[in-house]
Amino acid sequence: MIAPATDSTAYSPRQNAVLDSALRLLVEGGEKALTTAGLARAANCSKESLYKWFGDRDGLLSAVIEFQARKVRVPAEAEGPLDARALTMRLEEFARELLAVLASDASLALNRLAIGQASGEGARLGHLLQERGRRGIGRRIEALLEAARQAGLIAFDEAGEAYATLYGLIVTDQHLRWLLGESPEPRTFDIRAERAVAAFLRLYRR
Amino acid sequence: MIAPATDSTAYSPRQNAVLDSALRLLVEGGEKALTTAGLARAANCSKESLYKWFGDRDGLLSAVIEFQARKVRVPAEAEGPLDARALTMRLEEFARELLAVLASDASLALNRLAIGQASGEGARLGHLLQERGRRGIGRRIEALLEAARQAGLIAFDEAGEAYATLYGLIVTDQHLRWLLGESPEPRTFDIRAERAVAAFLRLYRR
DNA sequence: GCCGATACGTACCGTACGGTACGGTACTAT
DNA sequence: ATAGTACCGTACCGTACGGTACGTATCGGC
Repeated sequence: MIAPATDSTAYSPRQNAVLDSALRLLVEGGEKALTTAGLARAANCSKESLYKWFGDRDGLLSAVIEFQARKVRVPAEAEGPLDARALTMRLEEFARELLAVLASDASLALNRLAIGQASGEGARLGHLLQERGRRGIGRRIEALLEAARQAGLIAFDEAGEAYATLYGLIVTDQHLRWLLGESPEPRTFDIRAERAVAAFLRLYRR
Repeated sequence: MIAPATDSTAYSPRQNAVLDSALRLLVEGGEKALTTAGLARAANCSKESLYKWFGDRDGLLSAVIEFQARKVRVPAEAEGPLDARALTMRLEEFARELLAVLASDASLALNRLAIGQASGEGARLGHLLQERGRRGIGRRIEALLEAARQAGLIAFDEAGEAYATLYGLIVTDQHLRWLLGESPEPRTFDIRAERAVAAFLRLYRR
């Protein structure tokens, strides 16, 4: 049964609390740790309620992803005059945020979950995660790049390609290393962000 | 029981055939599809033999990773005089190879396996995959970069950082997207490789 | 021709999970 | 007070998996 991807379904406070427990289990023990019985015990609810609310274990997993995505909504940054210095600072801010998000326990746990699920069965959770997570911040940074181009600060043919380049310079292979179990070192994020933005601007500055 | 990471253990032809079946199962159905009974059926061997050879399901998974890593050994490229044109071509060749490897069924399946395992239990498979897979091609390309620097073609402070930049420019977020279930489009690899190398050289050319 | 070793095929065991059913409880509306 | 609702806790069922044990067959060494 393919769930109709209901965007508007808001969960009750009780259900959100349960999803919070589910996310905690997922972060601490991976997919294997998120069992229906385990979640019922951890959240002090009954298995029957779980199946009533989320229909199915897959529905539960999808709900956890949407639950987290809903929490991450970054506040839209205050717009202001855009000169070279402001652009640099906003790009660096974005880079730091991106690294922090990708390195967070919740993000790593959900990405591991979706990736593990992507084999065999269709990539339902993968698409969901991509759509709910990345698209948001992607749109935001592409808008910033577009504004910078309009202001004559940078030049590119296609915003998507410039964004991909920026992303690659910031993240390199760190995300995969973290997913494979390496521990993030947040102290290094600042310098990574600086270097990546400097390189990006050297490539795209007019 | 922590396996002693025996590098030198070569498997018999029969065992390699079994590992090949295991990899096939893994590629087709993900980790869930690689069951002891299923592998015994697919490879026409007994479960008892599996446990005798690999000790344990974890040992089997490790063996599959090492098995694949042993197959991927890229032939060391023929060295020659290194001028700007040769450097560009070798970097583009590397980029194409890298994209092809990362997009291959086997690589994606094994990375998904190791990533799924990385939660909870220690990142044994992750480390193994990192060590057996990446290190090899990393060392090779860093040697090329070092040679290019000695030849005065490019300039950088640290080879590792230059390599990370090159990697990021080539791969961007494609690898993650593939891991999440997006289908690779090999037709685009050439142009991706060209653009990434062009950007890299614009950043590091003397 | 016999023996030991190796490995196949199958049957088996314990466990853990997804999913369902049922009795009991608090709370609300009428 | 009564009926209805939502939920908890627990017990239960079927299944599938990891791991073990056993009987049988193939094959090389003597």
